[in-house]
Amino acid sequence: MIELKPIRVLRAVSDLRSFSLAARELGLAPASVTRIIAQLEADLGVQLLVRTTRQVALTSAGASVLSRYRPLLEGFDQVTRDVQRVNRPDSGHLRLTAPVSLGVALLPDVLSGFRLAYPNITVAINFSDTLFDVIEENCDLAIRVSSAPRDKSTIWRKLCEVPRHAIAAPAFFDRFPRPDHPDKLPMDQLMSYHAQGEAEIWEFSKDGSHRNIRAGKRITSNNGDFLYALAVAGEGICVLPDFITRPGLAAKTVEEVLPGWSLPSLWLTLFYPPYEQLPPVVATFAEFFEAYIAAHPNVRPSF
Amino acid sequence: MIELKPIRVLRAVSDLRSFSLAARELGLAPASVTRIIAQLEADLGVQLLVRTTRQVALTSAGASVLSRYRPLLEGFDQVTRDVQRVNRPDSGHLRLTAPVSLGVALLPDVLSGFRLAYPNITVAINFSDTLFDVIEENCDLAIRVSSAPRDKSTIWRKLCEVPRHAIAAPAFFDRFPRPDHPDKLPMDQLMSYHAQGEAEIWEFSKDGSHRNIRAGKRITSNNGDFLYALAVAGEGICVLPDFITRPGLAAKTVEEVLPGWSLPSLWLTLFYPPYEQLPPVVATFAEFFEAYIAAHPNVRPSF
DNA sequence: GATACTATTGACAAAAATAAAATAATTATC
DNA sequence: GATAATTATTTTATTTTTGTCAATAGTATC
Repeated sequence: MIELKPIRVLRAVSDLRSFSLAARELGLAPASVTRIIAQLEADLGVQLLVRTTRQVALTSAGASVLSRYRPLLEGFDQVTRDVQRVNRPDSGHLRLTAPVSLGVALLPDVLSGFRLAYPNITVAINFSDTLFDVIEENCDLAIRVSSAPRDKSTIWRKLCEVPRHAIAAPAFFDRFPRPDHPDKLPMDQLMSYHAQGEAEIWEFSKDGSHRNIRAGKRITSNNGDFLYALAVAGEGICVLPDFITRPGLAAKTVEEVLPGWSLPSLWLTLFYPPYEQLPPVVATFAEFFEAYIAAHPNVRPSF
Repeated sequence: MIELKPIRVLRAVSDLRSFSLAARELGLAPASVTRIIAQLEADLGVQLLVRTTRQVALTSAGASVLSRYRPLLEGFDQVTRDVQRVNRPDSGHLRLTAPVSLGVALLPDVLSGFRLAYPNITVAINFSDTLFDVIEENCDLAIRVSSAPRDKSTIWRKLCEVPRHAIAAPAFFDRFPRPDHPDKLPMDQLMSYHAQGEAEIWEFSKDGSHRNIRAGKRITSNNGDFLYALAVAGEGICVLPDFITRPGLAAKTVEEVLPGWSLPSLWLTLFYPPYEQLPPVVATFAEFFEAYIAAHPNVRPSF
């Protein structure tokens, strides 16, 4: 296999028409140049240079070889320079993953600000609710709303908590009695979110007492907005994060079921692949996003 | 300076998503793959791969780096394969040098046959009468008509001898007496060829007696055809190789001066740069040309 | 013909790559 | 939930490659 160094040497010798000058240019001993060229000629099976002790010139084959390698060599060095320069916090590329509902609700606002602040960072966003492996997903940073990190091969960073509410449409209670205790929930009407196929267990708390309700399996989905739409239509009760239910609760489109009973908050978390050290671009976004969340304590989307 | 091997390793690891599989593919020890990748990351100052013991994936930077290096790497290997395959006697490129007069007279015929026999060999011809350094001239093979090789850094191969004749136009002798001995030549009317600025010395011989005549300096040229045209116009006497004078002598356009006196023949010679071993393409042409000369013993051009 | 310059060669030293074994971390299996 | 298996990493010693210094040989200039 031919390496780059012999080609660099060949180029220098050809350009300077001298082994010794090439050696000086490359910081090598003249003897090394002789050896490297001889080795290259042996590897390629072609004599590349004709030389006496006073003159050096390319053979026809040598000219052909060099003319074909040269642009590739220059391209290589150009890429290397670009890479070494490009590893900066304000330029590069970023592959994000976010859950569908939160992402669609929150990221337009976040990213319009981010792209304004960092116009040279390009972003690719992958919306997925079923992500559970940051490495497999081929992303640089994953935004997730989940109960608790269990991935061991990832580093995570909690940004804030996201309250959850059990909600239903007012019309729902025309058909079902309004419960005052978790045990009185209409079990068949509980619509569960499922991240990985498993239905949820809702852990209601009030004044130190806890009740665990296994959400019914008649309808489950991995899309919160879909469940919300069902709830608005009076199809049942579901538990959804604050950023989905907030507008509806304010507008009385839906109302809280079991007021006074609370559900454990979810965590808005950043997940990283197992970096040796956080890449600058990733750090830039993480800080920007954290600042955004801090400035919007209710994770209130702008829609 | 980045070499190719680390890029090859990066490519293999990325494609196979595994250090150990990449090691097997490349015939390396897994430990070497780890080292090489780590070294590359250090050199570029960028983390290229995120990995646990079970999974490997490119970082954003790694994907960018590899996508830019990959086509260059493939181009490199393509060139290497081409070079190793292309060193054959029936394909390639050939840079020739020939004297103007002989070249223009002889090479059209030679090369039309050669290109027919070897359609995949491309030829570049440099006509020059002042060539005296095969290396400096950047050619693979030099055809020369000269008295005797004195270049030490070149290898040469005598193909045949080229007789020379002292000629003049018949009309010339209306103005000057027809000499019967070199000493009676009209010294001011001798037109000399000069290769490197030096006028010729004509060594006439007859029956063991020799006369050296220094050709006059009133008109000299490095172009035989020009001198021949002058002679035809009756401007003087000149000594020219057989392949220039032959048609005129046959057609009585010019006639031989001092018949019976002979001049030392020139040599038709091939000069090579100091090859370690004769490149196949060069050998092909040399043999073809030698065969052509052997088949045309008088070096008779076809015009 | 003597001198200066340059590519090459041989012997040696330095550096790098490599392999084997051990370690650490993670996943799969029982 | 504990154990086994897989995989990347680290450590150490060994081998290979590579580079350098000094000496040699060839070329050109004066």
